[in-house]
Amino acid sequence: MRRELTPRGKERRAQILQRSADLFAERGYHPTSVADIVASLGVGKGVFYWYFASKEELLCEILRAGHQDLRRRQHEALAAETDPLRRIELGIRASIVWFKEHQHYFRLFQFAATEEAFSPVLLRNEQIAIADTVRHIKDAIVEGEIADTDPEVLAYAILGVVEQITETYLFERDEPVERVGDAAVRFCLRGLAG
Amino acid sequence: MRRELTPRGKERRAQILQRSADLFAERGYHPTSVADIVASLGVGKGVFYWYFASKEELLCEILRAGHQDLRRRQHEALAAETDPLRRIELGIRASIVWFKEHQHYFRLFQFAATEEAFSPVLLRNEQIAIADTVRHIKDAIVEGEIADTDPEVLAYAILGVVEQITETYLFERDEPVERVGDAAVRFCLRGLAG
DNA sequence: GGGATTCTTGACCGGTTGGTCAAGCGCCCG
DNA sequence: CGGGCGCTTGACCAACCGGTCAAGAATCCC
Repeated sequence: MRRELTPRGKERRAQILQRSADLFAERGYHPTSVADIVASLGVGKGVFYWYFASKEELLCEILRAGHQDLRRRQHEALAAETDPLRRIELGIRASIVWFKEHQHYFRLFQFAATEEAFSPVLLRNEQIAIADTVRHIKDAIVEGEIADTDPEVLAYAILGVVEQITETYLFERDEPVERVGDAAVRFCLRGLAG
Repeated sequence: MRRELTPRGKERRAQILQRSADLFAERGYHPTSVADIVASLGVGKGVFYWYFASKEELLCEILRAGHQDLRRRQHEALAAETDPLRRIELGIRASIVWFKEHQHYFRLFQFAATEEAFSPVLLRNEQIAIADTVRHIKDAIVEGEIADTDPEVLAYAILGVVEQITETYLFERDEPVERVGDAAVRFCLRGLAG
């Protein structure tokens, strides 16, 4: 494995990252072998191990990169809004839109949570997401928009609703993102209100 | 594999089922080999394939049996209650208590959702759970306890909250079941109320 | 051109996997 | 006592796994 990469090398690396994420999401991490990955790219096995130290490290990186991109999108979406409750709503909607465009990450996150080797990465991702939400909830409490309850519990509850609603209505039933967003937001804002 | 089993056979079968669930939950499905399972029981490999057609079928059966048991507990818990909203609350609390006692099933359900071979079984489990909840929500709407919203969306939202809160507060932080139940119920009942 | 560097190849390795099966054990019934 | 059946054994198998590496191609810089 190499550290410093030329522009061409970076592209290859991104290529592997992308294709692996697709294959992992489609068939699962374990059932997808390194041989499958390189075969689907039409390259030799050595290419994989030139850019990644191991299959395990690859998935960790996919998880980190995915979450980072999701978070970037959330920030973009609510940058212009100042009202805390509206910021929460925009964050929820942005997440659902992102998941629609990156469906494979959803399954991957789910799987990673079940294996010890990956749960640390995932836990860190989750804690960042929760901290973001908690900040908005605290702001909303200060402004008197919602009752003074433990913000962290509320943040986790919101996460749960968004994940479940996304899974069912966006992925299984392929409903339009906006309607899925409406459903999640409605339940969550009611749950927050006192 | 045998169909009709003697009492002694049934016991063996249950033994394998139990031990496998433990091992799967601890190390993951794929990393746990059939050899590991039989070794931990101190028996030969043939025993496994006498009672189960394959490793895959074994997990399917674990998933079905687990959900069946959870559902039985839910029914027991709310049998005496007639008020729809209270029935929902008791169902939520019973689920959390069950998951505390059967923590390994939680991880197993999570993993199974990520692999195509098992998602059908899991989807069926989920649909049964949703149907149960929907029934109570409809009753509550009829009695005017909650606003007339799509009951299915509400049911999925509740499922999401319960799963996420259970995962975080019951498993990761080991808080007392009652407090975990309180948190989940409070958010859900607010989310339902209009 | 030519040498160094970056990247690619694919045969190969030790180890593991899910699954098979001929053989044998021991309990039960006639 | 003996034969049959439910159950158990564990060596064995082909397939596959993640990972290595010596050899070579492509690219770049002098």
